[in-house]
Amino acid sequence: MIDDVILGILMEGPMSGYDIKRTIDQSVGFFYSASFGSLYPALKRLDEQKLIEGEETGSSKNKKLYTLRPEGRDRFLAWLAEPLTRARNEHMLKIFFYDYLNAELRRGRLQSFSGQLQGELHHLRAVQEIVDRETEELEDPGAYAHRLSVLTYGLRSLETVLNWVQDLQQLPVNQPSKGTDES
Amino acid sequence: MIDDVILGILMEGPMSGYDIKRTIDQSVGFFYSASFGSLYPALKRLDEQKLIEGEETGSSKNKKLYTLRPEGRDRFLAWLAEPLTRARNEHMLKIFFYDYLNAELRRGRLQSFSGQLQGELHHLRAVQEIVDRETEELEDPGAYAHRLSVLTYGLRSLETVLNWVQDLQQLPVNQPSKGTDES
DNA sequence: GTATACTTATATCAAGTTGATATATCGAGT
DNA sequence: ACTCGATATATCAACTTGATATAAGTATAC
Repeated sequence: MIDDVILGILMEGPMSGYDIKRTIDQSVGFFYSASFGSLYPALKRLDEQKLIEGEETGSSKNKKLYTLRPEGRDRFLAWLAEPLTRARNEHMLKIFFYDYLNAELRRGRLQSFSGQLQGELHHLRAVQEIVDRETEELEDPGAYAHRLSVLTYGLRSLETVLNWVQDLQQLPVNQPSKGTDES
Repeated sequence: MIDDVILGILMEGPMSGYDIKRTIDQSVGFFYSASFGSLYPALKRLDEQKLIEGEETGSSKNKKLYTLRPEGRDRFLAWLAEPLTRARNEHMLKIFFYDYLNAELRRGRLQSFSGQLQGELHHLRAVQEIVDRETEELEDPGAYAHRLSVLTYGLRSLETVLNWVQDLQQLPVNQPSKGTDES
């Protein structure tokens, strides 16, 4: 997960580990965070796997500049092209980088994602109805108000994501400028 | 985290580890999940800390029934009474159990949580405005459409949470039936 | 009636993540 | 010269995940 985020950030150009951390905090920070404890081991991993290249700057003590290698770029674009899931906000992360994905694939992914969300929505609405019916039979329905409200919130959140994704589907097509077609 | 969820589930009555897992999946499963790899070690921990009591059922092989001890109940209610944060959906988890919290404390927590959310909302709207202004100056704003949309989604999500919490604040007061005041 | 397959039930492990803490440099101001 | 805050990397214990292993109980079919 963090590996792909790092590669995605490095698409913009070479950066130090500290810069990457700051970039993450300032851009996707409100829904995804990377700690140093995960960032530095990840940079080491990616370097060993030849997906990025780290070189000493000579200037400040240990400062290294990390550059994306072509293999890393491929790996990132492959990750980006995978289907969207809501697990751990991965959909937000991928869509944040979606301007790098070719328009056709993007259209397909958004299409099936919104279908998936509609499915979940129907399911949750069905659950809601059952729960509502069961609740009516209780002597004191108010005693479970908060417990039940969480389901309502889940529904509203789902509706919010779905609306957002549907808006994205209406976006005019715009081929990525930096030539990022996987093919 | 999982410790407090387990304690909260056990408020309903004694259960096996497997039952707890199933209960979690079926109730808060759509936003919080517990794996066996975290559940069983947690049960062991809680047992050692004398917060729950596990006893062999004698029936099936290793099956144990876990019962909440008074110390565990105290620990759970103390956790519940802590301020709400959105870190890792903790607000949903706590509010799911909020019928156990005394009405006065609950009111205070919801009050400050909604204030906190409004603050975040103002901040994010300010960021949005700055970003919008910077975007206008670009030659091809469409090339960043997805990247920018994530911010919009963040805003809508925040609005959704805030609306939900404000609805909760309108709920008629209902003292918990099972006598759960911390005092 | 017994083989087949699913559910219940607990346990373990490698790999990864978090949050805290440690250490040191650099630049800006006083 | 001194101090403060930002830059920069590293490490660690505790915890979580996802996968895998094991085995007993239960239902279904043939």
